[in-house]
Amino acid sequence: MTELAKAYDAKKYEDEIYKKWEELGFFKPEIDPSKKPFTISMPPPNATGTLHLGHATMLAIEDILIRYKRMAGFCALWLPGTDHAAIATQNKVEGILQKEGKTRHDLGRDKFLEKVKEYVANSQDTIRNQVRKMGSSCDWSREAYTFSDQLSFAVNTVFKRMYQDGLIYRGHRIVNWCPRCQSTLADDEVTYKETKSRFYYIKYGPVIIGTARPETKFADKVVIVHPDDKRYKKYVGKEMEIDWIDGKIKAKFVADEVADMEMGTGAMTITPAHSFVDFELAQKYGFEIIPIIGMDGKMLDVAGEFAGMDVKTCREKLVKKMQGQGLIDKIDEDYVHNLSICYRCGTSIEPLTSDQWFIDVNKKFPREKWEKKDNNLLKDLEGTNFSIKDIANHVVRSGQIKIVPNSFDKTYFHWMDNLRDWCISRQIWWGHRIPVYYCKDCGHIMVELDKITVCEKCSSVNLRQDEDTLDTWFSSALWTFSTLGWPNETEDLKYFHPTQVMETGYDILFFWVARMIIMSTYTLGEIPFETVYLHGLVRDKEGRKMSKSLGNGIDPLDMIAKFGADPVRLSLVIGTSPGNDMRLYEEKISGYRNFVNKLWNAARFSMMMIENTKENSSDLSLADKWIMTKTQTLIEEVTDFLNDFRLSDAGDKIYDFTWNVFCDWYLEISKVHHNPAILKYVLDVVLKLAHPFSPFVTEAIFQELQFNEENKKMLISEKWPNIQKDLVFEIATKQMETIIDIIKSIRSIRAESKVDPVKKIQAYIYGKDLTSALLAKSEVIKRLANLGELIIAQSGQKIEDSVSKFIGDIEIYLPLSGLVDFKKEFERLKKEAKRLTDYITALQLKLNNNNFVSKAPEHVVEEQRQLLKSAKTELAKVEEQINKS
RNA sequence: GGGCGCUUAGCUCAGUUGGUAGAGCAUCUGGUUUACACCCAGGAGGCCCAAGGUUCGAACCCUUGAGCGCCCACCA
Repeated sequence: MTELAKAYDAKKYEDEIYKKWEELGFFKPEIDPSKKPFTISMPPPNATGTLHLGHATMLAIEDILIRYKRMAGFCALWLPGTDHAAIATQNKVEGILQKEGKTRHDLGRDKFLEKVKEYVANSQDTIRNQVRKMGSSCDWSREAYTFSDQLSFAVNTVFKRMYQDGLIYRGHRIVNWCPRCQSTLADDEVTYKETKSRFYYIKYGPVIIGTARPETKFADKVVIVHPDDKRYKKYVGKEMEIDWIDGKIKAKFVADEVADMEMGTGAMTITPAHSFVDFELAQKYGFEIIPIIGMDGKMLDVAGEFAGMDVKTCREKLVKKMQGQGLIDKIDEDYVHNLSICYRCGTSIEPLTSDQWFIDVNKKFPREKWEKKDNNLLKDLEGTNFSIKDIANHVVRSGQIKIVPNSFDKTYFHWMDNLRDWCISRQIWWGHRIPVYYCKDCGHIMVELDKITVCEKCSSVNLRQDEDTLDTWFSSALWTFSTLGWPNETEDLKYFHPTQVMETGYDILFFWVARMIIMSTYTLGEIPFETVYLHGLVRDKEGRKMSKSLGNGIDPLDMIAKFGADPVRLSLVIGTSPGNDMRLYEEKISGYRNFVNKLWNAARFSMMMIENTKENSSDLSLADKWIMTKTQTLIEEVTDFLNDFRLSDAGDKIYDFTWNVFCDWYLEISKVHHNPAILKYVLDVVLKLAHPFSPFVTEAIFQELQFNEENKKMLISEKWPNIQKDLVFEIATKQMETIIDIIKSIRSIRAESKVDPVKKIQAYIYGKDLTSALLAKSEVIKRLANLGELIIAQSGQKIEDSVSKFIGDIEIYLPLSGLVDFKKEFERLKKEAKRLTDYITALQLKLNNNNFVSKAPEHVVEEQRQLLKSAKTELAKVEEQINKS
């Protein structure tokens, strides 16, 4: 006799089971040409982070997909890894140094990098174990790291190729500069914060200009006004001498439509070195571009007496000076605008010009360039020349890549359409060093895959490698193929790429997903993945973002320790839908803990019955046929939902079936009469279907279910259930469902009539066509409805002094004389009659409507007719009963 | 300013080709029944944001509006 604990204890099983799966190699697919591959590249967590709910969600969803496909016969690869997360990691280590009163410059580049490496190695271990805790069935033997030698080589290879194609260029341009990180940022790495500040109206010769940043204005020499602005028409095209901060300067007036007549005074001076719009204007008209603020965030020499001050101090002092000069017209105190800030550290961004590396997103290449191998990347695409942007757009537009939910298509297109050249150089140390070498002697520039020491042109050894590193997204953009061995033509790459699903949060659609599409189509001529599944953000019960400062964060690892990994997974998947934020709270997790326990007990109970029964009956009872049929429906629904990426619906179905069908009915019925073969079959199916969602408890049960067999199989590698048409019994199912209705009715009457729950009462059922089925199940009905005596007949007399209920033409009487207040019963009947009358009226109205009968589909009309017929029968019975009272 | 999403039971959410509104939690009543109190049985609870329109029929489709949230652009 198997002795299992009354409650499932996750701690007792999880680690052990995970270890077994891993050691036995279930996570590691062998390439098999006869099988279809199913690949997911795991979005690499930052190498320095710890697991948060976003990761937990990602892991839960991906593991469900992978486990399902693995069981369904695919060669399933889930490739894990970590990201070196350039700026984020460097910031973290700098923070640690800061506590010791040091900066990275105190250590120097090499020593600092050693320190970061050490730190990363430690954190990677943490992350790996946390990923395991979630039950992730990923292939650790293929684990990757964005900064490994192999991936770095891939990075250099792509860089070189893009450089040779003229896609990567170095340019002196205006960029987003974070003075704290001491680095550039890509456009989408800048976020905005609504801020209230002062707005200064300053006298500039004959006009008044408005600005929130007077400290940038030292060298402004051009006034822009709108061509239609009557106020300033007289000045346009003129040059005049005006009094400015450090004496007289010459200012030019130019008309351009960018000037907004409504904004401020309608006149503006421009600062090309520190504003994107102004920079473009300066290029358009060929104005001088004079830097005012340095990369350290301090004022340059052009600021005269203010040189060397930080921006804030300068502003205060400058405004005082200008007030003294009478240059300040007025100051608006409540100016609200969006301040651009660094998404990593929150420091306000300083746009400034500098030499940087860019990817040209608009350079066009001829068709032949894109048509590689046997790809149909360009399918249905007209035209002769395409940029990386065009192709990235096309693969989504043409449906080669599908985004779930598709409402994000528009967002994607909009972003792609407006994409400007991508600044890829960063001035931090932690990251892939740009593989460009300059010869100090002859000035020759070389882009090399491996480190070089000699100039290829003049043989000088006086070389200097570019100091900058690459944007972290450059390397992660290669993730789907660099992790499979590219640029080597590996078997993995050939077999597993393109991958099938990219699953990640919608918040990195641009940062990452879009860039992967760009890089994969450019480099391989292949899409990186077929489907993008975007999950939402996890919020607290009030819908707030979880954050340390609010203290409302839930640590997935705490929850796993408390409830187990299965409940955490279930609560992150069920009740959520792709692209939509979800709310998580402990009660929800504990609810799924209860479910896991329910499943455990259902198995425990089933096993007792299976074990204690020697003979196997080949006869199928009504209940057996019913549960078999319901099981087939379940298989079909769950499979369809999973194929459709509707994980929540799939999980919900499993939950509902397990609890409300299998446990509440079939197991209860089994207490009267049980069929071990059927019990085993249904339990088996449930375990398999539930396994992707709650892998641990299902595997634990599956092991126990094999009792003392040698060479136990593991659920993880079992075959996904198929529907068996010969196990569908429609008539029996209908009959069983009516019997369930009858039992429910009796229970309901008992409760409403306040009959002592332990009292075994008597019942009459006139079953009409269902009579023989009822007779077969009479013991079941007696038990589940708690009846002492049950009289079943085809039809018969009304029973005096009884409470009655009618289901279609079936009549139920409970002789409760002395136990029930018949006045109340009379009221109940009246109410019932009213409900039925209203219902019948509504149905008749509908059926008398010629439009309905002629226009609605036949099956709908027929359905309504049946409903009417059965309601009428019931009403007649109810009314008869009322008349008798 | 441009775009997207949400608004359904007290709470969190389903409701996919338009056909008498659903689940979980919470709540109420009752319960030591051959698994499970992390349980069982039963009940109550909804002008499906508002107003129009299409339709025989609308939570669902269309228009407008309100409230909430998000993304993008930009404010010199």
